[in-house]
Amino acid sequence: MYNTGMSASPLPRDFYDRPVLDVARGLLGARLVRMEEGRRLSGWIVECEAYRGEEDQACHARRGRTPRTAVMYGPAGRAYVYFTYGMHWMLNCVTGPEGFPAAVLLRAVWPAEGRAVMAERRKGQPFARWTDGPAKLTQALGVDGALNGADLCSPAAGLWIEPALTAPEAQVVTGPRVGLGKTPEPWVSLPWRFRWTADLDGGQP
DNA sequence: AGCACGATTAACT
DNA sequence: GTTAATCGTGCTC
Repeated sequence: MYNTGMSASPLPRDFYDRPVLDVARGLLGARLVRMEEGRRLSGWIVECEAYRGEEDQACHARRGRTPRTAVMYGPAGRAYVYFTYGMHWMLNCVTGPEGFPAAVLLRAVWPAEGRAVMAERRKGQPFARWTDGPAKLTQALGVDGALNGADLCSPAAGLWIEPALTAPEAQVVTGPRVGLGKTPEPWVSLPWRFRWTADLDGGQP
């Protein structure tokens, strides 16, 4: 449907311009690519979470449109990158339709290209810890606030997602989103976290 | 102007 | 299991 073959072009706008839960599921196995200064860094997406609408009390847009959340109200296929805990950057993909705030938080990837750079940026950490958290993957791939609002459907900004692998349904697990603190029910328990449980490596690169 | 808190991480007991 | 790090955001005064 979205070309899982050898193509190396960014996923099209139509991929993102769908309900956020569908996009989140569809991103498992896709390849997150960061191009910087001619070098290519990438990883296969293995975990992500959906945030949907102003009624979702876990979504940043619960307070409505603000300077920070404006990107979530924009067109599908753009990056929503935000800063938190005074030190961490988080990367999301905005989904459709335009005017409705929704996004997918990328929580974990499995390192593919550019491992030497990731190892340097994640110095002191073992391979399995390079990109297994939302702030870890942005650090390893060099994603920060300069990319907020970037168009993921074009290679121009140096950040996009390509079709790559397809996560078999039997290996996809859903569950509650992580780290929601005092978010009330039912939002805190909704199974809007998607994880590909494949043992891609058996623990080794 | 002041404040509490956060879609986290790493280090520690 | 606990906790410090560290600062932008958005709310309340």
